[in-house]
Amino acid sequence: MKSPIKKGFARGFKRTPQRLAILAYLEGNTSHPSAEEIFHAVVGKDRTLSFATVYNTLNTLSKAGALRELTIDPSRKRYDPNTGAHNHLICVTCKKVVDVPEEITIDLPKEVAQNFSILGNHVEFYGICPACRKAQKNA
Amino acid sequence: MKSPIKKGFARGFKRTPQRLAILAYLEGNTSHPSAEEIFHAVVGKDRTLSFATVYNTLNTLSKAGALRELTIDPSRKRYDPNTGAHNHLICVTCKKVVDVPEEITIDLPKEVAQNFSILGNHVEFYGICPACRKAQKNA
DNA sequence: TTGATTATTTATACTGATTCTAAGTTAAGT
DNA sequence: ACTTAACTTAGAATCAGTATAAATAATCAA
Repeated sequence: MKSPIKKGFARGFKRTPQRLAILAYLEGNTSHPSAEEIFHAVVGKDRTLSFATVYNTLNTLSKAGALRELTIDPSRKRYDPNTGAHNHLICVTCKKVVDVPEEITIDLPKEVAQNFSILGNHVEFYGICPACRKAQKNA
Repeated sequence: MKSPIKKGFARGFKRTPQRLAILAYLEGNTSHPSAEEIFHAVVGKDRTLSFATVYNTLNTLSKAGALRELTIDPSRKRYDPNTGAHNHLICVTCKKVVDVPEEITIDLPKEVAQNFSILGNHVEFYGICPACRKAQKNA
């Protein structure tokens, strides 16, 4: 169940054309888009869409757990429709973000966990993508 | 060598009172402060300090590799004088960030690394700190 | 199907973090 | 001491995201 966002709308949650268009764009999307990218992609389909609606929808869906807000980019939030446990690989050169599908379990020794109760983790891998590596060589 | 920022100023890098005050505040600091927190702490010592100088200094030091910019908080950057490999534990309730001193090595299988050359990783652990757990119980 | 209810959308104003600019100041190299 | 490039400063500008309030539309119940 990678993208449960189409799953069915809860009571009190309206199926508006704007939301459906945003959800359709996000469904199966692995590009980790920002609100701006989502707006630009979706406004092409639904000319009346406003920026505020994109933010509203993204916040609503994130709170509902249908979307994951990624804090990977220092200047903007990015959104991931894949709410299952997985990790990310980031190209330090072009900032592209790709999925690392599997969950990584790490046991923290008690003294390291400092009495926190651990709920989960997220691993960011940093590297250079094939395209940037090639560009580097040719430079 | 946990905080190499006092290490010695490179040629062309001026030892100004503002920078020294910011560095003194950061030296050994494990609170992962934001620019605002740094400004408030340091302006108490050096009344003439401006906000722009804090940003300038933090950016200069980050580029020089003397400071690590943390992308942990969706609404602001935080700064860590500890530039060695280590990880973080974040309280999902109060947003406090504490260090997980050790480096965690994770080998990504080739097919998962998607031809990226991996340079490193950063693990964020999510949990609830003792103080918030206690507050939760009493609620 | 119709109307009432209430969520949603929209434009626009606003906030907060950060960057830019331009002018004045100062640390450091001779 | 002099010179100069680096730095600091206040303030304007920018940018992502949030708040507001009026207009609209999806849903519910009859």
